[in-house]
Amino acid sequence: MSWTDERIATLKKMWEGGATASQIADELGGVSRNAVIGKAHRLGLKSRPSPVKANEPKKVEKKAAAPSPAPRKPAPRPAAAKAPEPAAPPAPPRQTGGGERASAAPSSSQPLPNPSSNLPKIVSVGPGGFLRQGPGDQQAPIPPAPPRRLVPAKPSPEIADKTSLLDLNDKVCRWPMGHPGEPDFHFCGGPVNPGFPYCVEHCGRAYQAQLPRGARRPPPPLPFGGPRVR
DNA sequence: CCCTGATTCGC
DNA sequence: GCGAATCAGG
Repeated sequence: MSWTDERIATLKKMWEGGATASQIADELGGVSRNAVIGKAHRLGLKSRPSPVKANEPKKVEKKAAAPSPAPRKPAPRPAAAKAPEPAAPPAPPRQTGGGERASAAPSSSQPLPNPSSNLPKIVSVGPGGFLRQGPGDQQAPIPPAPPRRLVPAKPSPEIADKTSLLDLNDKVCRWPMGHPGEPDFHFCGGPVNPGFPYCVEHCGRAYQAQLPRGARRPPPPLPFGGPRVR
């Protein structure tokens, strides 16, 4: 398989949309996950929440420079000496202690830390850059977090009258209709709910009310991965 | 072990 | 330019 214009466009869209390399490779077909990553890098796209990056540039060096320079092997792989970044602001310590039982005491009577403070109580920053808040601070008026990954997919020339992958822009609903790879796969294409990537109807699907832990609704219909949703 | 992305390097 | 092999972290 070669990297045609369309395949590259799909790769870009999906990569930027947050799809994993595996998913992209799967959709493109005929290429491996590594191929996708390699291509993505060659295209200049990169970064994105990668699991292997939590390492802070620290003086960590292993002196094993000894005797066996095996031919096909650990060539010195100094993982990309990045420009010395200023130490990232450490997230404030979380209160929840691991597997701690919530203690049967119903009247926890634990006063919330200074309600008078109007600080947003940001606890940490999620992978997408959105802010997480403490469990008691759910007054957030608008739901920022996307449901899962936005995974646009393969363009199909046969559906010119439908909204194809390449037709996506900020004004049309990006909700996928059908499954990638199917001949009639397309996107909703309706007018977006301003400020959201989906139309009003699909916003209703994408953004579920955040219920308290324990009383959560298990299977929200998702654009990809789940059972067919049309 | 599974997953992830990053990097290297022979082709 | 391509991608398997490998690395490294979750």
